[in-house]
Amino acid sequence: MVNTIKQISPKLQNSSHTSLIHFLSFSAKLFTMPPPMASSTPTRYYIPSSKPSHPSSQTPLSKPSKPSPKLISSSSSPCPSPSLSSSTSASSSHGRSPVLGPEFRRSRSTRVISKRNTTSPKPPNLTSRPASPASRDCLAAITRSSDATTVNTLRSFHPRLSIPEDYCSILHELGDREKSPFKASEIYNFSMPLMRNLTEKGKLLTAAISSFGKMGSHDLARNVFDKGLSDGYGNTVYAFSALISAYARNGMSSEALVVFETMKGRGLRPNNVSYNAVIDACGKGGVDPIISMALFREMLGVGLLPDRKTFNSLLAGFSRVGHLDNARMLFDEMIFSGIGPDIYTYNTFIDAVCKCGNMELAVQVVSEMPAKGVHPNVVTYSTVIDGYSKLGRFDEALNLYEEMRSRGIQLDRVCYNTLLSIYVKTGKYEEIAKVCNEMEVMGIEKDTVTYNSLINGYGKQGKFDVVSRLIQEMRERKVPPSVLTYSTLIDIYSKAGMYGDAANMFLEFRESGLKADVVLYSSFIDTLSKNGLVEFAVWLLNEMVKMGIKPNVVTYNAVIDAFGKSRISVEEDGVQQDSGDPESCGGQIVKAFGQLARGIGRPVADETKRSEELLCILDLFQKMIQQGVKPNVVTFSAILNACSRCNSFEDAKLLLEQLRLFDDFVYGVTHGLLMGCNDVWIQARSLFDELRRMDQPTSSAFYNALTDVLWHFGQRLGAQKVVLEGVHRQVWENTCSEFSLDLHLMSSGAAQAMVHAWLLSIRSVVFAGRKLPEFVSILTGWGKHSKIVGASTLRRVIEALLNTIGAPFQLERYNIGRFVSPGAVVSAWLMESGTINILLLHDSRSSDPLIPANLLPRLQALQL
DNA sequence: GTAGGGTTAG
Repeated sequence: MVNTIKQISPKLQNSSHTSLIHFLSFSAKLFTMPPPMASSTPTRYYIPSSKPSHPSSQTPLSKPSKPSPKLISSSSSPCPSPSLSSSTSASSSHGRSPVLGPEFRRSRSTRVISKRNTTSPKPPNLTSRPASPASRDCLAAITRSSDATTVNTLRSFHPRLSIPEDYCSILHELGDREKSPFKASEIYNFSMPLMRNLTEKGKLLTAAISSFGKMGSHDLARNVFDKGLSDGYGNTVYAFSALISAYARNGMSSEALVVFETMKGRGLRPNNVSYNAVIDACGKGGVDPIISMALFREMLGVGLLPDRKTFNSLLAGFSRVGHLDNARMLFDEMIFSGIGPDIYTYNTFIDAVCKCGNMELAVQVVSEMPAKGVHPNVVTYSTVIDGYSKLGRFDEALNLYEEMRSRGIQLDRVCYNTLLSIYVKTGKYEEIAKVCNEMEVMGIEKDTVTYNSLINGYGKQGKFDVVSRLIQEMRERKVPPSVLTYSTLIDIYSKAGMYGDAANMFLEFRESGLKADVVLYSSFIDTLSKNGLVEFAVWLLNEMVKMGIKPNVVTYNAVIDAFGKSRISVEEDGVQQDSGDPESCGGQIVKAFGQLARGIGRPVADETKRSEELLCILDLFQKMIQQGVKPNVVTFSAILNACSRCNSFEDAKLLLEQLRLFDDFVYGVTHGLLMGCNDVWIQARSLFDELRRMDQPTSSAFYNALTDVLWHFGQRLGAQKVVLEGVHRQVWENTCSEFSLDLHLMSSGAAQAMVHAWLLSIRSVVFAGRKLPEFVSILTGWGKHSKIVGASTLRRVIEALLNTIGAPFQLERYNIGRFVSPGAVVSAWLMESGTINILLLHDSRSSDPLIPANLLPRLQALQL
């Protein structure tokens, strides 16, 4: 058996392009074979998995109720049998090509993958460590009282505590409850001398490593581990496994892998816990799941039986990178192999489904849980609520929250934070206050996440007095700020143009000793980009790489957005020398804030410079790919916006042609539309369909950018068709009623194309003999959604358009964001013989056969 | 030794 594996393995290694699915199905086959140790006693564990489907998957699907999906039907009748395999494959896009990856749809979370969850206390672990009454009392006394009394408490309990069990148990439990490692250190130092031999010392060591790991103090875990090794009681599978797990919790996958290899080098044989921990570390650290699968195979090869935790960790790895198909295969594999999914399995899988934006499937999976004897808990609900919230479907999210309440499920801190983030996003301040009160009443203290969320919400609304109060409260309650607290503060101050405050916050951050991360730098880069300091933005991008901070897709998108916006800086001293040194880089950042505070300089007018900038995007795009950062739909929008800012059609065309080499589908469609190829529309529609599962701001940004570039380069009919596709897919909220047009969420190109389409549709109403209402109106807003508040760019563009085409609209006297016209006046204008030709749009480049002129107005009006 | 929440691009 082992030989078989050795024979097959090299083949796999050689074919570097082996798809994950093949890899997985290979492993699945492997999994169906008994491992060497168990070959004589085959268990039901190894059921062949090559059957097409298991019986229950043939049951018809239950359709989730539409307007307010309930996770669990309130009727007592049994839920329809699970049908996950059939339902997921039905909703995936197999067989259609080309298909966009989850990255392009921006469905992956861009958050740092590793995330500690040190703040919500877990329920005590009753199954594995039955604590003695004395150790329970001692633990309670220690957690209740101050740091300084820990040793005294231990002394008083000492006669009643067993060695080593009670001391180990106290350490373990403390890891679940405390954030600060101080008490754990005190306990460890007090009790180590009490241990009577190397075995007892080793047990205490393992407990300490585990405890420190849970608190996020991986460095302390490492210190005691090293001491244990040198003192002769650390060379155990337990200590090594505990250290791997400590690294896993902190997202330090490479360290975990090194420790894992080291233990093998020292002649220790990793057990199930070791493998599970290292696989878990890979998942949390964002390591390619191919590595986790290799470890899984290795585990089988040495005769270890994977258990539920192994599968759950593997599943989490696939879920995190958005490989929903592989996650599903693993999920099915679990069922086949007799390891039933548990609440962790379901919650992990549901999270993966939510992250792909497939809420209908998520709701369905939840509804199938009770039939499997697994009941949705607060985590399940929080996951689905957050899934809706991320798509901007706040009503559905809040409905679920009500459902959870009515089912008597207690909210915990994470759930409260999820709820708060919804109210923050929707700006419901009374509700925020209510939730905060309720948390107090329930004895759930605000943590760093809560404060970050609140600071962000109030900061975005410009309520800086509240922000200051929150910062004060954090200090008073000793809630430690994280890098994110500082990034958030620096970002909201920068966006509000309060560069002095931003600079001060940055200085405070540097004194805090926290490590800068990709979010902090991306936020700086965004500020620089938005203000036209392009060279500085690119410089900072290079600096962060030198300092070992890996840019992500957000960072690149922010830089790309800068191209074509460059301005001559006030000081004219250009970009600084290269350094890679945090100190001098920090100095430059402070200097940049100073410059921004003094004014942003004048735009670079030179057209050749703009063209050069456009082609820089290509370099950046290549760099992204090289670094393994996958461009997404926002990248696409940013590139198109840069094209719209450039006047050279040739350069834009060249750029798109080059980008087609990376992604022929997405950039091919754009290129085709720009060139006026009629054939490309079939592909274009399938692209629009693929992008359905985006949140509204992202999808409207996509349609806005695409229409803008087409309009900008004279493809006005094409632009109009794209806008109408968007309207059909309800990309913009309440865009269009018959006699009132709302353009305030549209870009200038989209809005102009839309005005033409709307007027044509009114024209057909008039020609059908219907009377127009007293007034018809066009709403542009007055700059609320513009990047520069009050700039009213859209209003001015529409005003100019209406003047050019001679449409008889006037600005309303008391609402400068609204153009109106008496129905009769518009009607008369539309009846004029020349109007139709003004309203019809044309492409400057076209491969279309000529459509008879008298057919065009009807065709265009029909599309609305 | 396993699950959910907060930040940055649009």
